[in-house]
Amino acid sequence: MNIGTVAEITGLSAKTIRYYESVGLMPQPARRANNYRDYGTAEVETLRFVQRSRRLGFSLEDVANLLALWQNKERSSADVKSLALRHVTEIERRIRELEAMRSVVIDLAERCHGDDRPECPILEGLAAGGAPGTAPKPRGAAKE
Amino acid sequence: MNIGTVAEITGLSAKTIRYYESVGLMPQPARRANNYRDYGTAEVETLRFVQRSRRLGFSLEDVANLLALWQNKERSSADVKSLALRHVTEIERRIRELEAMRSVVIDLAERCHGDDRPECPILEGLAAGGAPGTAPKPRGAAKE
DNA sequence: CTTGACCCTCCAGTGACTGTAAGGATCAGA
DNA sequence: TCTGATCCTTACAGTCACTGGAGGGTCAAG
Repeated sequence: MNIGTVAEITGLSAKTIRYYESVGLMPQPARRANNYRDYGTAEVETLRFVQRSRRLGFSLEDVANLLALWQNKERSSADVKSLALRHVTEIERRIRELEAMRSVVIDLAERCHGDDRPECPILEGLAAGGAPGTAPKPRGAAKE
Repeated sequence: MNIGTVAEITGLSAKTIRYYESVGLMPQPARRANNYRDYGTAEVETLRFVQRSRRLGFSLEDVANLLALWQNKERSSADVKSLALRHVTEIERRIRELEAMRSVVIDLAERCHGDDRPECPILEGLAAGGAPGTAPKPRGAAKE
């Protein structure tokens, strides 16, 4: 199978598939006489595994570990589960981070008229992090 | 004021401050006789503005636009508000994306025993999106 | 025989920094 | 005055996970 076919099947671009190969995530596929990559069903399944893992937000490093566990029949499922739960923790951290940003930006935006006048609590909030017109208080003494 | 002092005040690293300058986000500060950058309170305030905007997740491009609006006394607050609301929309998109990932990964993890046996619904889910041992069904006909 | 769709490799760019190297400047203490 | 610590400077490489493009080779159809 040519790379284009594999790309179509897996939903990955040919470029991405070559990239995965270049970083050692995938074993090098066989080559035909014309130097084209020649994929079989095993490679396609591996790539599907990678694609699904990536869609769930696992890093390529995590994916490499998951692949290794997948191919290791001696694995213990505890290792897989702990990797997955660490990922959940990280996802939740990012969600909380984004939610905190969201609430601050919404707060600022709600206080902004959003008309053709220049007064804008959003800019004031970004400038001072406090009440409008408040001069910022540096933590250290300002030198020179 | 030296860059180190400014870094301390703003919470940005000296490196980051130089980086902002190099990408044209900040005007070039004055230089002393020894070629050290020399910052005044205006620059510090600008950097605090940038830092707060970044903490709220605005891209550097957005920050540049916010800075321009901040410095333009003829601005209309509607422009600022629309930028902020676009950002909120983007944050919410990312939150939804992460929540979708989270729920799938948690689902898989919950079905995994997490002991020393190799059976693992997480890996099975990543491999097939279906039942264990099921061959994936390519969308197109598999070409050699 | 030409056209267009593939395929190949290699290099550069993305965003927003961070790390490192190699050097010059400044300052406090011995 | 020397020494060492700490600052500052520039310049380039690395991060992550690709993506784009240049400049070619290959292949099937018309």
